[in-house]
Amino acid sequence: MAEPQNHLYLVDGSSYIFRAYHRLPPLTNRHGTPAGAVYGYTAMLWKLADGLNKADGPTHMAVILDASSKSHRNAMYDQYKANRPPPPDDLVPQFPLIRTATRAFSIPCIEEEGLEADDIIACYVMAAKRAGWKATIVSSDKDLMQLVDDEAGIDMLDTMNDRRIDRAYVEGKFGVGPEKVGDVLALMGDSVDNVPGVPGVGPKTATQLIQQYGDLDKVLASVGEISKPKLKQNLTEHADNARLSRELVRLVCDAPLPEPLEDLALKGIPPEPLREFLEDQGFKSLLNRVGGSRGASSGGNSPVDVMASRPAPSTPAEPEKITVDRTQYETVTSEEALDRWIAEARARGLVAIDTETDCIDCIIANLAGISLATEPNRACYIPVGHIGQDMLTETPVQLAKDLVLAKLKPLLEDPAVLKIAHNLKYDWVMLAKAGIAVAPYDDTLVMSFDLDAGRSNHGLDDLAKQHFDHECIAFKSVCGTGAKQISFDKVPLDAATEYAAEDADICLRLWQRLKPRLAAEGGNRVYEMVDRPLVASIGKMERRGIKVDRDYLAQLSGTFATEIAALEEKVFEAAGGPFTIGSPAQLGHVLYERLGLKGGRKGKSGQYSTDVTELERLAGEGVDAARLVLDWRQLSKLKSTYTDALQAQINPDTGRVHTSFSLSGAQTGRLSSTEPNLQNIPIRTEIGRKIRDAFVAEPGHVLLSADYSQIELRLAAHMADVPQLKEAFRAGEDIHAMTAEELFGTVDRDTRGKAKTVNFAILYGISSWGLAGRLGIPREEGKAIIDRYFSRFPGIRTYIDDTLAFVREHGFTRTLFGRKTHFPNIRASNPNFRASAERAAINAPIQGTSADLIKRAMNRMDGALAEAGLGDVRMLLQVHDELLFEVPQGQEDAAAKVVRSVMAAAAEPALTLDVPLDVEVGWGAHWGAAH
DNA sequence: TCCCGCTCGTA
DNA sequence: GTACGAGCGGGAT
Repeated sequence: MAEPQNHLYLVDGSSYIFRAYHRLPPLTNRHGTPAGAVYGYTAMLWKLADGLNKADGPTHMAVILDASSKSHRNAMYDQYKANRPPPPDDLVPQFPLIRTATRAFSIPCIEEEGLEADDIIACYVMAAKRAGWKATIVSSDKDLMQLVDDEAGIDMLDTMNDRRIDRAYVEGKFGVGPEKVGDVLALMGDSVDNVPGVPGVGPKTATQLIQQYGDLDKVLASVGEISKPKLKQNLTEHADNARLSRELVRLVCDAPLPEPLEDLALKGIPPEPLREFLEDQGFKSLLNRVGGSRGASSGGNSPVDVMASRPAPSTPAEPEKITVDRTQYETVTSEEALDRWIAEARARGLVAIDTETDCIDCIIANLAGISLATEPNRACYIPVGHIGQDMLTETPVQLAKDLVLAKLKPLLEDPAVLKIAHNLKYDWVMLAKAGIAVAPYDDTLVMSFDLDAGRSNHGLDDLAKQHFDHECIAFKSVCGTGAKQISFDKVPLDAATEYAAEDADICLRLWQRLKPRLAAEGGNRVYEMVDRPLVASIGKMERRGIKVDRDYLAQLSGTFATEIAALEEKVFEAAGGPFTIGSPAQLGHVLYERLGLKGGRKGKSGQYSTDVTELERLAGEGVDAARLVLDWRQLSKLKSTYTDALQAQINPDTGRVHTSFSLSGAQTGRLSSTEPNLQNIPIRTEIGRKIRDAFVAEPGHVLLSADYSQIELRLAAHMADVPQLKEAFRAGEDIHAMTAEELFGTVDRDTRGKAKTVNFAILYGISSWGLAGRLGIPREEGKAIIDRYFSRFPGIRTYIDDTLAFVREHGFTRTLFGRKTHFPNIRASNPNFRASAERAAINAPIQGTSADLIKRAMNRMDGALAEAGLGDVRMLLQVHDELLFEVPQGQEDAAAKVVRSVMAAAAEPALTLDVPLDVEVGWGAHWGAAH
């Protein structure tokens, strides 16, 4: 998976506004303040930021301003810029507005005392070069042309005439390449900046001299060869001035960056601050582009169309009015019709698809048909696997499945045709089974998740309702429900066409609406760099499945059953009679009423709590029944949820268990796993760990497990910028021991355990009450520990404060890769809801960044393994911070090396972390032995 | 037959 | 205190 190259745009704000002032009419804003230059500047920024995600558009952006009139150049030459006239009166009030405008776009505005804008720009260009990024300087300043470098992808953009300035342009202007521009400028001098240069030497002569002799020093050294007497004299007399000029025009490029490169990531333009600014200034024409009610799909791809529909943070957009005409849908049952649809998709360059099957589980499902949509209301359904509803109904006439798939394959794999689906992973797996590798693709479910996690459901029907106020035909209404439910292959073709074609139709319209929002709302980075490629990565994993030893599980089930029965007897004996142990209501009654035990805690529903903490307490007080119930619960849980359920999940064809990973299952960006959930296989207790031993490798293979060590704490150290924690991770120290030392001044079993709890509490959005409860200490002590933590690691407090301030203002958080999670409850009036949202918001950037990282590793894994000649190593499962592989015996070491390096480098090159990512690798015949 | 709350397995 | 999914009991339907 090739990483899209970062592209930094550096806007030379000061020089822009001078030029805009002179070239644009003298407008005033709503307050009567001159604002012509600001208006031009605003329009320009808009245009630039709109280029996000377009070819050669910015991924990172900053506006650079001159902070001070003095720089190191004044120390070299006191006359530097000395005869520059003061800015015109009606330009002066516009300077601060430039900063306001930049902030309105949520673009970083960088200025540094003692450094001129040109120098700051040079520093960033060099840093971008070192990082392998491209950079574009938005300016036409000739001094900056020294930085142009075609090979490194460094160019300039003059937005006044939309001209790219590259090496060829520089050569055209100066007659020499960028590396010699400084020498030419030194000879020429500059009257505006008061760079002296050499009298009598203008651009022509300067160029000629540098072309002839190579550089300024050589010109001055060869002055004897110069034939023109006046020129010779001037060069001789003003040699020192020339050398001074050379230094004056030399750009400083090694100063520390005021803001790290990564912080300049362009994440789209949050609409609200911009709207406020435009309203305040009374920039009506720009405001109309934001404030109109045009939907995103009404032609415009600019962020403004989208911003229009997003009136406030965390407020879902107004639905767009659409008309769905299902009568236009076509049932395709002839080759001619199929060919026509394929040609149409080709002509459009994109097609929405949806596969219909006889079963919700795509691993075992059979294809019933495929729907296509090329335009709103222009959709078809191609049945290929329909059968009669019962023995009395005949199988409908339809094209042969193989023929349809053979004809669709070139289209679905055509690099020039974008395939769009909702929950493409399902269709991807279905089609992969037919030997079709769908590409390129977009997934509207993933798009919706990347835009609206935390504030929307992402089902197609939900989204149709939300975005279009349209009710899709319910699956229930075509297939029925419950015992009378039929599979889709039994649905009559007319009803099937309406249902299936509508899904493709709605999916296409949804894509039209969501696609521009990704760019406008900063979703494209995470979508393109993390989640979109993951669809295929996960699809492959799901198809592989993992081998499970059925006989072993059956044996375990038997053992558990015997032990459960024995425990049941003992419980009844202790309780003085039989009851349903699995019923918390009955258990509570038995313990606190029949046995008359004290201290029963009741929950919201007025029912006694019988959870593990309560039963542990009773057991500690010597209540046999409580201890016995705990043992009974453990075994029942293991048997019903794991040993029994897992056997039933083994696919008869493959002998393996194929989980389904949900890409939109967790609001933080984590995956979730269902049917079965393979992300909660026991490991903590010895007896539970036996379940893990049931997950085995094929003969001749081993299972290899690689997991990130302490990844969330490492990310917290990086994100909150905690020097001690970062240093400890770099040094490979025991992080909890180090925390214990900081918090309690001593390290032993007890303090280290407490410190560990505190460290986790931090990640979960700490509260004194919660920490006290967990540590079993009074609330005040919990608070004291937290206060101490914050005073030892002030970065943590700042991180929490900043995160909360951001989420309160914007309604969402972001991970380091830009993933948004929305928190509508952050402003809830109910304090419990609000506090809960706050804790989740503190956790989301950390948990989410961790999820982004492992997803990036997964996307790169197969390629890296193949490149290392390890094409038979198969990635099977992801468990949040762990990846599990099936490895041919003999390739363990080589595989471990590749896996470790891909995981450790998952942040790069988009991001450089201040902490190393440690990966622990182990392998064995079964999962339990791989840790 | 469906849905909710409880409990408990994981990171 | 974060993030999930599954099985069970039990009441509503």
